[in-house]
Amino acid sequence: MIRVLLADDHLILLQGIRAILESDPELEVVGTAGNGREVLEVLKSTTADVLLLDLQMPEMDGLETITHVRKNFPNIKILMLTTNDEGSIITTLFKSGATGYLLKNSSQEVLVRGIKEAYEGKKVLSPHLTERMIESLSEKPKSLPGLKPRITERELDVLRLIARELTTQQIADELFVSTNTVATHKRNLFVKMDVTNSVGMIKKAMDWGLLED
Amino acid sequence: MIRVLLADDHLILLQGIRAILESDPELEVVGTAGNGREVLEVLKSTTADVLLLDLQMPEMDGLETITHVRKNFPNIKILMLTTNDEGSIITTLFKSGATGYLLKNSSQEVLVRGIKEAYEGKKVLSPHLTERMIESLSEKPKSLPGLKPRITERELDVLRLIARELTTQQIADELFVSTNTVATHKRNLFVKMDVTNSVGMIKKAMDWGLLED
DNA sequence: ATACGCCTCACACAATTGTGTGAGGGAAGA
DNA sequence: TCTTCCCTCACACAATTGTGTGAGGCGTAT
Repeated sequence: MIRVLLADDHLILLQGIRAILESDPELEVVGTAGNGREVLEVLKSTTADVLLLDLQMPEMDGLETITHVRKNFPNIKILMLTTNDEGSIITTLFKSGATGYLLKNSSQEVLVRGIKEAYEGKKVLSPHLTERMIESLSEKPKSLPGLKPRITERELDVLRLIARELTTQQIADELFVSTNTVATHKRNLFVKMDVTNSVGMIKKAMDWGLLED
Repeated sequence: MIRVLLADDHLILLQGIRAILESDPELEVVGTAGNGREVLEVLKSTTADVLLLDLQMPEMDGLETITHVRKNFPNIKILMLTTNDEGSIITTLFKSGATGYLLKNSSQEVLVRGIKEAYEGKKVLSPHLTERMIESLSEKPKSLPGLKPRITERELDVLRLIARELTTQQIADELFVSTNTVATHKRNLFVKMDVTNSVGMIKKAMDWGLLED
C-alpha cells in the first residue's frame, strides 16, 4: 500500500483525485490538506509515502512547502500538480527537490503510474511537460548574440575562485601568483566576456555552464 | 524527404546510423562529417534539415558546433547524440539551442522517430535521459541547508539591478533613493543570504530563481 | 626565425564596495 | 497603543575592485 497525502485548495479537485486514486488497490489516501501549513500539520500525526502537492495554494504555496517538507520529512516523495500554463518555473521546482511534476488534467493512468514510479524513487515528468521543460531551458540562448569566447585554463581558475567569493588577494595566494596577475586575468575576462564587473561575469559563467559547484 | 547530415568521429557508428536511417523511406542522409569544422564545410554546399551531432568530436566539439550552426543555418534542427555517461551537461546543451538529445544506443525506432519529430519542430529527449535531466536539475538543492530567507520587495529591486551590473550610484538613481539606502539594502541582503559580496549574492539568487533576465 | 597566445608581474590611481553605527518615519499587526 | 518590520538616510573609513600602461619569458605553430 502506498500512502498518499493530497494537498490542493480546490475541494472539488481534491475529491476527484481522491476518487481516482482510491480506485487503485495499491493506493491509499491517508489525508488531505488545503495549504502548505495544513500539510505539515497532517504530517505530524500521519505518515505518508507520497505527497501530491498543488503548486498554487494560499497561506503557504507549493514552492515553500517543498522545502519545509523535505527538511522535516526527507523520505516523502513529492509530486507537484499543476495546470499547463505555469511552465517556466519547472526548473526552479526541481531545484527545490520535487520528485516529479504532473499535469492536473493527466489521465487517471498517468496519475497512478506517476505516483507508483515516484514511490519507487524515480523522477517523474508528464510527457507534455517534458517538451515544455526543454523549451524553458533552451529559451535563453543569449549565448548566440554574444558568442562564447575561448577562455583560458588559468582564467577559468580565477573565474571559479571569484565565484567562491574569494578576494583578489586570496585568489593570488591560492594560485601562488601575485595579485597583479590575478587582476590581469580578471581584466582579460571582462573584455572577453563583455562585462563590466565580477557580478556580470559570474552570471554569464553560470549561463555558459562554466561553474560546477 | 527529410535531409539528414551526420556528424561523428567514429566511422563505424557513422555507417551504422546511416544504414539505419536509410532504411526509412522518408529519410535521406545527405552527408557526413568527422568534426564540427567539417559540418560547417559540408553545409556550405549542401542543404540539410536535421543535423545529427556527436557530442565528443576532435577539432571542434559538439557544443561549439551548435553555436556556429545555429548562427549560420538557423533553420537546421540539431539533434545531439551521446552516450549515457555524460549526463550533467544536458542543460547546458539545451541552452546552446540543441533541438533534442538522443542516446547513441537508442533503438532504430526511437532514432527515426526522434528525427522526424525534430523535423516537425518538436523538442526531443530520449526517455532514459529525461530522468537523468531531472536529476541533474534537482541535484543541487543546496537550498536545504541554507533555507531561502524572506527577501523584501525593495531588496529584490536592488538585487536585480546589481545583477544588471549597475553600480550602487546607478541603482540609487534608478530607484530614486540615496546611495546610503542602497548600501543598506545590500548589507541586509548579505546577512540574509549569508554571503560576503555581490558575487556570492548573485550566485545564490540565480540558484533560488530570483532572477528572470 | 618570427609571430602569436598565454602567463606572469609592476606601479599607480580612480572608483566602488563593504562595514560599523545610529536613527527617524510609516505601515501593519498584536 | 506598542512592537515589529520595512524603507529611508547619514557619515566615515577600510578594503577591494577596476583601469591604464608597459613588459619579460615561454611554448608552439607558421
